[in-house]
Amino acid sequence: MGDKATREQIVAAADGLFYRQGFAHTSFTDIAEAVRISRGNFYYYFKTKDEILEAVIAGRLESTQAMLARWEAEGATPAARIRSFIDILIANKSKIKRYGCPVGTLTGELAKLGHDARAAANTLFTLFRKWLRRQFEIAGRRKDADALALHLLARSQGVATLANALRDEAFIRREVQEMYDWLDVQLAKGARK
Amino acid sequence: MGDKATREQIVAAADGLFYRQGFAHTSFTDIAEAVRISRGNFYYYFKTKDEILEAVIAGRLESTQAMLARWEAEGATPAARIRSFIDILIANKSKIKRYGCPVGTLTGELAKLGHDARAAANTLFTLFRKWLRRQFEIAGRRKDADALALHLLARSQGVATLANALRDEAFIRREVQEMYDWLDVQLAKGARK
DNA sequence: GACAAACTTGGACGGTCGTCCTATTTTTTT
DNA sequence: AAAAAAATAGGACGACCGTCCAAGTTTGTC
Repeated sequence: MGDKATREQIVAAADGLFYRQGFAHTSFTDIAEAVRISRGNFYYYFKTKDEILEAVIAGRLESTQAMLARWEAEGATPAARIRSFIDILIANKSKIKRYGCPVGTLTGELAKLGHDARAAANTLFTLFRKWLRRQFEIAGRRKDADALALHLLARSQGVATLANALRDEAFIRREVQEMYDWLDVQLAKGARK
Repeated sequence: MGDKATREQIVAAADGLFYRQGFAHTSFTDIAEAVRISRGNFYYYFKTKDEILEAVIAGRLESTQAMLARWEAEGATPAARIRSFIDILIANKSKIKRYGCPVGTLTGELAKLGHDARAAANTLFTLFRKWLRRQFEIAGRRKDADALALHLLARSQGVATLANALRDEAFIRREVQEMYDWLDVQLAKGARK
């Protein structure tokens, strides 16, 4: 099996485990069992646990950029594109209920650990921030596009955090609807100018 | 020194360390050094690490209830009382920037660990939820008081998460202002009815 | 001052962790 | 088929963890 890149399998397994269990709480043994590989074999691909983390973050950056590019291509208007962002909450609602937001929980954990990779993880936020900012700029909210982007990011983070604590799907749907409404209001203001 | 309750000192030190470093990443040795007590002495007060966590959560529940009671007594109107809640983001902005929200980060960590105390930690959220709900009810939003309470909780969680990642105080102030504005609109709707 | 209770100490115990090494197997190249 | 390279296996290592215990010290009581 798996003649395709053991390294990629390791990163994929680590990614999932870091998300579900957290970085610190995931051991080499956990990842080894998930990939069905001997524990010692890791050293061939990654010399330290931090290197795996770096690879996981790099992978997430890549797939996030790909996702943003897809939204960019598929959404006809900035409104539709921003709605794609909001929709992640719905699309991933089961996982969010159980594990929270992958970005928010990782940056939060790394902040508490005082880990060097905190900065790298934060660039994930930056990716969304800049992309959303540009959408708001296109929609005519040039002056406060960045504030609007951060506001939306914060809203989705809050929904994820609370949904994780409460395990409440109805709450997610309600908040998503409110974000839609908020978006309409904001974009109407942009068009009016 | 410290003839006053070694146990309380332990809980206080553990509380701070759990907040700043996370529960799992805080060891008995860490707490022992903070309280300046021998490592083995813990066993006299707490048989397991989980017992310390329970005590920390119980302590937080108590102090949170006291805080809510204070807001209740000091705020003349539901608007003023809810504003007290929003103001925590300003009052604790330095700590939030560095460590996030104590409630949100703890429940998030315990969720990832699959820890039994997750339910206990969640009651902290419930405390705020019910208190806020009652304020909205008094303000005339009886039907959707709970949804409004959760919305505000989510907003503050999102601000805390993003402020922690970005380490941006201006962002906190901007979002707090928007929450004030949002609150005015909601309470105006309540009064109109 | 004797005695019991409350409290404190420092270290031992098994277990798990990240790291690292060497031997073996598999794959590729010639 | 032989030689070289890539990949894998399994275990040893030191460190740290939570837990636990058997002594010691302090405090309170009569």
